[in-house]
Order: sequence, then C-alpha cells, then structure tokens
Amino acid sequence: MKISDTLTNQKKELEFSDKVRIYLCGVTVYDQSHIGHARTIIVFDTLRRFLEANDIPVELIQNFTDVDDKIINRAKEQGESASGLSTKYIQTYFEDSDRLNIKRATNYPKATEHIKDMINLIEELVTKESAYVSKNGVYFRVSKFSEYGKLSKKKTEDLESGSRVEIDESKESPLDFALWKFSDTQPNWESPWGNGRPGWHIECSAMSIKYLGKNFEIHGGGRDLIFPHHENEIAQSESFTSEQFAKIWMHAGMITINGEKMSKSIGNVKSINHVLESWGPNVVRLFCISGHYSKPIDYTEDLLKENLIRLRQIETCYYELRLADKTEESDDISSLLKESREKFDAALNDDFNTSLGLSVFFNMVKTINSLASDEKINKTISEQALPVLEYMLEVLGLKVQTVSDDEIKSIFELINKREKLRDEKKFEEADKIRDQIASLGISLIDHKNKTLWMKKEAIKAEKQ
RNA sequence: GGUGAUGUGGCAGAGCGGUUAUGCGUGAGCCUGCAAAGCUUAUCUAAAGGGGUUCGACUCCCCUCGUCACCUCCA
Repeated sequence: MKISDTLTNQKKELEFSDKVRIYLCGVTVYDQSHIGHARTIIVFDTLRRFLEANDIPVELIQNFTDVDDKIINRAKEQGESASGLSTKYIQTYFEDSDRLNIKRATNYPKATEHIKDMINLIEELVTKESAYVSKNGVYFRVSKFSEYGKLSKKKTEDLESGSRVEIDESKESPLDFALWKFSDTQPNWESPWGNGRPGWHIECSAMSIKYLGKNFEIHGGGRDLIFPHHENEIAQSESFTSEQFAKIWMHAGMITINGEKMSKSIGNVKSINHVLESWGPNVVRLFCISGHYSKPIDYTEDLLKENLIRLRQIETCYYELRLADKTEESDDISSLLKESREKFDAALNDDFNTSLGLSVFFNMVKTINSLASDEKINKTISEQALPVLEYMLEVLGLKVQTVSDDEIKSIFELINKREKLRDEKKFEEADKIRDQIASLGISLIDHKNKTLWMKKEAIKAEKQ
C-alpha cells in the first residue's frame, strides 16, 4: 500500500514488519467534537479497517489532550473542575465515536496520565541542551534542531520575520516553544524545574514513543496540525531519540462550511451529535470518505442528501441478496465480483483513494440492483456476492440494518397476507398491513412478481 | 508578505499523454390499485486563461489569474 507522506511530499510504500502502528492526534476535550473531527477519525478508522480486513494487524493509538488552557478556562467559566469537564467530553467523544461505528483504538492515552513520561523526555532534552529553563518554563531550543521546518516546509528565517507571536523576552528565540509552563494554580504537577503544566506538543511525543516506539509507521492528524504541532513533535522526538520519528505523515483535509474552515468565531461549527441526529452514521461516513482524504470537503445539505440516496441503494442491494431464495439458473456475475474486489482494493492501496474505491463499490451495487430489478438474483449469486458486499461494508464501516431469521419469517407472513388482500383488491386493508410493516421499520419493494422488503435506517433529514 | 495546496461538466468528484470515470441532478420510460423504493434510457459538445513540448494534452513544462489552508489555539 502506498500513502502520501507530507514530509517527503511523495507517495511512500507502507512498510512494516509485524504490524502497522498508527498514532493519531486526538482532540482537546473542552467541548463537543465536530464534523471535522469526525472526518479525521473516520478516515483513520477506515484505513485501519482496510488493513485489518486484509489480515494486517494494526495498533492504533489516539490521545486525549485533557490538560490545556482552553479546558482550564472553560471549566472556570462553568464553575467546574478541569478534570470534570474533560471527563465529560471524553464521554461524549466515545458516544459520538460509537454511533459513528468507529472501532475502538488500541488505547486512548490521556495527557494527564503521562506527566512522568513527559518530564523524563524533557529532562533528556535539557541534558542534550535541546531545551533550556527560563523564567516562565522549559523551552525547546529550535536552533539546536537544524532540520526544523522540514515537515511544514518553512524556513526558520521566514518564521522569525513573519512571526505574529508576542515576543517573550525570556525566550532565546521567538520560535522556541514551551515544553513545560510554570504555574502555581491547579491543575499542576511537580517537576524538577518547578510546578507547572506540560506544553501541548510534548504529550504526543511522549505518548507516541511510549506506546509505539521510536519509529512507527504512520503519524496522522488533520492538516491544520502540520504546523506547529507536528513540526514540533518531530523536533522533540528526533532530538530525544536521535532517530527518524514517524515513517509516514498522513494528514486529513479540513471540512469547510461554504468554503470556509469551521471555527468558533464564525459560529459555523457543526457538532457530530447534531449531524448524526439528522443524517445518521452511514450517511456521515459516506460523506466523509466521498473525496480523497487529503482534500477539503465542503459541508452542504445537498452532498449529504446525495449520500443518503447512495445509502438507500446499498440497503436495497443488501436485502436483495439477503432475501434471495430463487434457485433457477441466472447470470454468472463471479467475474464482476472478483474484479470489483480487486479494483476496490487497488484503489485503497493507492494512497487510500476512497473516492475511487466507492465508485467501484457503487458500480457493483448498481449491477446487482439492476439484476434484482429483473428478478434475476438467485441463491448462487447471493452466496457469491454477499461476502464481497459485506467485506466492503466492513471496510467502509457501514452498517445496514439487519434482521434475524425469525423476523424474516414473520415479515413474509405479513407480506403474504397483504398480497392476498391485494389480489382481492382490498386495498385499504392491504395498506393497513403495509403501515403495520412500516412501523417495524420495514419498507416494501414491489417487483413484478414478488414483493421484496428491506429494513431501512430511519433518517430524520429525509422527511423534510 | 512567506509556505503549501488547489482550479475538471448544473453539482460532487477520480483516473489517465490518445479509450464512457463514477455518483447526484435533469428529461423520458418501466414497475404499480396508490405510494415508496428500485431499475432502464437519454442528456449536458467538462477541463480558469495564455503560451509551449508532442503526431496527439484535461493529463507534462512555463507564465498569468482565482480559491483555500498554514504562518497564534485548531482535526
């Protein structure tokens, strides 16, 4: 598999020995997560699913930043403790994540639980003179790391002249960033240099090295983290280990609203919860992987609607296959299935091109639906196609509503009853049964000679 | 100002130096007691603009213009 690496700016073969280790920068838990967070998480969840579905073990670590000025300030505003606030939003994070059908990461380390690891790392950096103690804290000495700027392609001279940061006289250079900030107020921790809190960047260095080692396969996050966060992580980690840090830097594009990035100040933030409420997990997932992961996606109702329609086609396809009972001879689609699977995998293997993968997927779905419309789905086709469809659904993290064999039986009984009434032209009574079936979440699909049905995901936005 | 991206049909969005991307939308039709869903078919003479390279460029090179992101916290 090849993945575009931000550092070298080219597609790089994903090489690994026993497993693929991925570190994904998580969220700062001071508020609900939004659709932009969801996109990044979905991209990496889908990547992980793809690798695992192809028997490649994955270790995925995603952190929570649970100590930060934003959290402290927000907690103060709400008259709550910082830890209380972050605990609350970690919980809502998991609720969102579960509803989005995100597989749980291997581990979700929290910054506050790794203070010791950070201090050790900082100590080593101080020893190596890559860091120094000043009046306000411990700072990373950027001048000591000659490759600074290699990820974001920035030159230190440019950064210095274009710097908008307030000049802190206690720093040797305006580019130096905090590893440890002195503070006497809670939450704070003891350190060899004085009480305080860790800087943001150091936590990811400490936790990624702790859980994944000095050089792991993929480091991921949103594009907006390239500078300064990931740039600083590289500086810290490589100064510490004297080795190359992550092998591939993979960055997900932003979600925009009307072409603009979401931000609190513009007030255009869409929470995951809010979007899920209207559109449900499958549409959101389809939406988030509809374009190449590295490019931005503009959030519009039209795009979500389009993906809802596509979801309906998937549901139809699944049920046509699931409920197939014909035994007569029909078309042979085994080569189509084989080709679809191959092209699907090839698309994802080439820089995780989900957009192209989806087009292959929908090609297959449409072909099956078209056969179904002609009532040509037999048991052979069903047995061949279902595993391929289910494989793709698993990779894409899509979950169609399923039914048990018992449910199938009772639904068919109702349908037969309705058919009989329809034959007798007792349409009112037939429609009553249709309503009854609908109340079970089942929609009927009338073909020429038989009535098929499916359990559709209820989607609020559809009704408007 | 610096850096990095990007500019494809009504919309979304891929690939590719010469072959229909795909999907949505729209029109017509099939099915139907009605409905919904689904399906069929058609449709839009797509490549920001200007130069090159080439037998041939949407695809490679150069210039111009536009858009976005980052340069402060940000997924």
